[in-house]
Formats: sequence, structure tokens, C-alpha cells
Amino acid sequence: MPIISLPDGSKKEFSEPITGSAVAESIGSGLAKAAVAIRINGVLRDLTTHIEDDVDIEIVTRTTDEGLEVLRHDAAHAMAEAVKELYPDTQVTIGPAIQDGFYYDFARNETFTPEDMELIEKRMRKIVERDEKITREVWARAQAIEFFKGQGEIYKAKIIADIPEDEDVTVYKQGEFVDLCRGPHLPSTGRLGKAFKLTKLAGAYWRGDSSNEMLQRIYGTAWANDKDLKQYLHRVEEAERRDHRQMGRQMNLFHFQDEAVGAIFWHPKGWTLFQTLVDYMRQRQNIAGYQEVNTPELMDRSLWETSGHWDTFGENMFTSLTEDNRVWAIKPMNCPGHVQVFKKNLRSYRELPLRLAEFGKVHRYEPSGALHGLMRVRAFTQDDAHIFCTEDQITAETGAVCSLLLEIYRDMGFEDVAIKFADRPQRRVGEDQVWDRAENALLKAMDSLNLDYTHNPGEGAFYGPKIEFVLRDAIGRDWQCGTLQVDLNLPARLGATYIGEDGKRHTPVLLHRAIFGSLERFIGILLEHYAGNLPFWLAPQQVMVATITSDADQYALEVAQQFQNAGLRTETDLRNEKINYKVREHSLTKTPVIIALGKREVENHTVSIRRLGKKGQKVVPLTEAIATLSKESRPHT
RNA sequence: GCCGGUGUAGCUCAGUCGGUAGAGCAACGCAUUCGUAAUGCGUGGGUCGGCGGUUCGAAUCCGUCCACCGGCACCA
Repeated sequence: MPIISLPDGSKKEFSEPITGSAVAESIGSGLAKAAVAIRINGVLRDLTTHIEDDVDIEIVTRTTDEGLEVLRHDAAHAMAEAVKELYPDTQVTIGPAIQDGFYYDFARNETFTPEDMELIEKRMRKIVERDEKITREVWARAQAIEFFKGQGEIYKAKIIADIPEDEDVTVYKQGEFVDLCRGPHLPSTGRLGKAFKLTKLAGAYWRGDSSNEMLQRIYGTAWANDKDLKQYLHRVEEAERRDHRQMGRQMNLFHFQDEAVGAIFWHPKGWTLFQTLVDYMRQRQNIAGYQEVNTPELMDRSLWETSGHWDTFGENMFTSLTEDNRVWAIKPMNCPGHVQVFKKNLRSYRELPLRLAEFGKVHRYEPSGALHGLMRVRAFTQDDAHIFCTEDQITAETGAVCSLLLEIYRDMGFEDVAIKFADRPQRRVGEDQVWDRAENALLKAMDSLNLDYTHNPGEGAFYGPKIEFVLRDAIGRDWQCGTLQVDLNLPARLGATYIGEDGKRHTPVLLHRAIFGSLERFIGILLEHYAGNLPFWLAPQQVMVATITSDADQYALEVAQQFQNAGLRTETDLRNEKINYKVREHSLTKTPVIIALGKREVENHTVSIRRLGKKGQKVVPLTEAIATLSKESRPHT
């Protein structure tokens, strides 16, 4: 006689054991239709589960995050079933739900083609039409292994062998298809609906390990209904439209070419943007007590051996062998250089914290497959700084870096910043006790600053734990940009010391920190965040003075000159073209302000201001325009 | 680095069965002086990613290398 409590506190009593579906039906047919799973005493279960005891339940519907996860997991199963029907010699491995969709990894000798993908999707739709019952069974481990081996499913057998002894091995059946799975699943394949689509074909290593064989992964997206699917596809298109590589071409900012793979040719406008960011950061850092330095691009290999970079990343460093038989490494980081500057003078504890900053251009031989526009390159510029301090100063310095960083992100238009704590990685230098100290010091600093953070295990740098600062952009994507690392290893390895109050030599703590991270990448992020429509103060070309007729040419040159004198990045367009044509062209290159000048403006000494993305225009006296725009051109700090 | 896809004019793209390579935009020239997202007419522009092979003949078929795109792995 189960008594079932609903989330709103109401109770329902049933005279006999009942399934989740029936409970949903008893509440309402609409709910029953939308239901994909049931939460019983906090645990997500199949709708087909029989409820015999008194329980708290919640019906999970297809539009909720959890419901979508179930739906997408079902889509993965339907895809696997389709693949097994069409290509019986294929082994299925794993197929989880992911953000916005699902994938399944297959092992098969032949490769899947885009045409296969269409066939598979068609077959999935047939499987949905067949509306096969999905049933759950608990199997004995040995029996399960035997079964899947018998089916030629070696990967599945391996997965079962890895399931902890105390966990049940559950399998789900739909039609002829039997899959090892934790569940939960829908009652039948028909409930999946039609709002899914296979999206891409890719390789993926078995168990995510590049020393293993590569499987074939098929990705798909699945939604509660057609409307949501359409909306998602539209969102993807929008994201493509704001691709920074596209913006770079449209706005004439930079280009790449085969002779310099992973390196950027900055055009005048792109470089102007770059310099605007550098100028801004330089100013902020000066105020925050940093001193700027510059260190060599090339340093003898031995220095990198001492620092530990050679052992850890030697294969990813560019080197140059010279006539005198010396091997030079092109710097992949600035820290060893900064330590040399620190070491050159005898340092006193009174000088600490000493903050050395450098807009250092570094080179790293990134794997070819990792390269991606401005986001991942082989030559980039860091807004790097190293803070030499005592252990007692770690907290205060961490606090200062955090507030500086958050202010700067806000200026750039990012309000939403997440913080992660990354601790010791597998591959590292230094004793475990040193790592304990470094991690504890950083955690203590974060706690005493009341920072909200999540844990990112094993993701620290090879010389120390780090804080990662992750910002969220206008379309909800996360970008890890800033970082702060506590390093108790490199200063000792590179022999940095200072004289303490006690008159003895001590090894300083080294805090590595960057705010933009890579200037190049940050520009990519800005371009995508703003879809090219940069705020006025950042826009490389702020004002275009365009004439309506040639009568205004003289005045236009005068106006442009005055804008330039006021520090506004201004160009003129005196071409013999219609104003419509000019407006369109300069709008496409994302110029924030177009000043159109005709007879009327010449006569009245006014200008007509048109803002990017806005319909009309405003006619104001020239002096007023200059005042307004100059004010806007300052970083709003 | 690995898997799959793509590579044709400055840009976006078409090119059937192997038979002398096309469009729109841009550029250049001429006309037009125009009031806020494309004025008209004309002209020039190609190592069809590189190299090799098959063929009487290759943008097209085969091999190989390179780059890019989407993933995987990597990311000091």
C-alpha cells in the first residue's frame, strides 16, 4: 500500500505497487507525456520502476536539465542500436549525454563517412517509430562479461570488469540491442521524439588516453522538442557568425599564412587594438606597484635545464643551434628571465614584495592539431608578472592580484568570473613537502580572502599549485584567462635569495601571475564576446568621417584632423560613392562611429553622428561631438 | 601528434562523365555629386594548396606532403 509524497507536500495512496509512469498518469496526462524519469527518495530511476513502499517522489520531465540528460542518453542508445543494425561488425564502447547532446564511441575497422551519418540518423528515426520497449535487468558480473564477450563486444567486457564489486551490473534492452548501462532510461524508444540530429564525426582515444587506440565518435544533439532543437541550431550558427577568425578578416585585423604556422601577422588595425590593451594594462600595473622589465628571447639551454623546463617541456621548445655549437632556447616562459633580474642585485627583505612585469613574447611548439586561430598559437604575448615575496606576504599579494584582475575584467566587459584551485599534477618538480606548503599557503590565502572557488585536481603547473580565473562571455562560454601560481620550487632551483631581517640568506616565494593570459587569445575572446562590436575605447578605428558629396571634402579633412588631435582614431572616406554605400561598408568593418558630412554640416559647422547598430543619426556642433567622443574614448574605470 | 573533412580569383562559392576554368562581391577605368547598410557601364585578375604518378589529355583519377576546419590528446 504505497503512500507517495510529492514535492509540493501532497500525498497519494495506492492500493497496490505501482510504476512511476502510473504515478505520473495519476497526477495528469500532460505530466505523464512529458515524464522521462522519476526521482525516488532522491535517486533518479526509470519510469517503469515498481514502487512498493512509502516514498518521496518527483516526476522528472523532458524539459529539465536532468530530463534532457536522460533523453540524450537514450538518443545515444538509439544511435548505437542503429549502428549495430547497419554495421553489425561494429563494437560499441561508451555513449554518454553531454552538454547539448550526446555521443557514442565505436570501434570498427571501416571508417564512418558523412553519408553513413545520414543513414544512421534515418535508422534512429525508424527505431523511434518502432517504439521498442526499454527494459532494465540486473545481471551477475560474470554472466555479463560472458555475454558481451560472446557478442564480440570486448570493450564492454572491459568496462564491466572495472565496475566496483559492490555495484550491480545493469543492462538495458531495446529490441535486439542490449547495452551495459547505469540508466535511467525512457520506457520506450518512441518517447525519444524527433528533436535530434547527428552533428559531427570525430576520432577519440579509448579511455581518453592517447597511448590507446583511436575509436570513432559520432556526436549528436537532442532536445525535448523541435522548437528547442531549432533554437540550439540557431545558437550554433550565431556562434559561428561571431567567430574571431571571421571578424579578423572582416575588420582587417590580422591574418595567418602557411610559412608561419601558428603565428600572427597583425595588420595595422589589429596591432592598434593590441597596443590599446597593452597601454591599458601597463597603466593599471604601474598603479598597482609593478615594475616593467624586458628579458631575452633566446637563452642558453642550460638555464632551462636548471629551471626544469627542459625536462618537462623540452620537446615543445623551439631551439636554435649556432656556429659556436651552442643550443639556444627561444623562451616559452618569462619566469627564468625575471629570476635573473632578481638575482643580479643583492636583495633585501625590505624590497619585498618585488613585482616584475613583462609583456613577454613567448614561443611554444604546440601540437599541430591544437592550433586554433588566435586562441591557440605558437607565438604569443603574455601580460606576465612575477612577484617575489615572503610566505607571509602570499595572502596580501593574492588579494591584490584578485582585485586588480576583477577590475580589469569588468573594464573589458566581463562581470562573471569563476575561480578554480588547481593542485599538484602528475608531472612536477620538487618534494611533496614543498608542495604541501605551497598548496596550503594558497588555500589559506583564498580562504582568508573569502574567495568562492571550485577544485580542479591535478591541473597545477609543474612547479606549483595555481588559481585559475575563468570568465564567461556574452554567449555563455567559459574562458580560462588569468592565473596565479605559488611557486616554492623555481626560486630555489635558479638560486634566487634575499637577505632577511636575521641577516641570513632566504629563498623567496615566487608568484607567477597573468591577467589577460595571452594578449592574442584575449583579443580573440573580446572579438567573440562583442561579435566584433568593440566598445568605443577599444575599437581600433573609432571614427570614420565620410562625405556625402565632394562639396564637403575640405570640411571633412578639417573635422578628421580635429578628431585626431583629440586622440580619436579617425579616418576619412572621400570616395565618390553614395553615402549608403559608405555606411554599409564601414558598418561591416564594425566602425563604431560614422560621421557623415554634407552641405548642411559644412554650412552650420556641425557633424551628423551615426552609431554602429543604431538606426538614426544625431546632428551636433563639431565641438560638442569632439567633447562627447573624447569622453567615451577613455577606459571607463 | 591521432581520426574525419576541406583546399578553385583578394573574399564567398559553382564547376556534370577526365576534353582549352566560371559567378557575385572587391580591385581598376569611365559616367554619376547622390542625406545614412550595395548607382550604372566597362576592364583586368587563376601554378585549381605543393610535389609525383596514371592518361593522347587531369581542377577532376591515384600516391604523397602541407595547411586549414571539426573533434580527441596536449596546453609551462
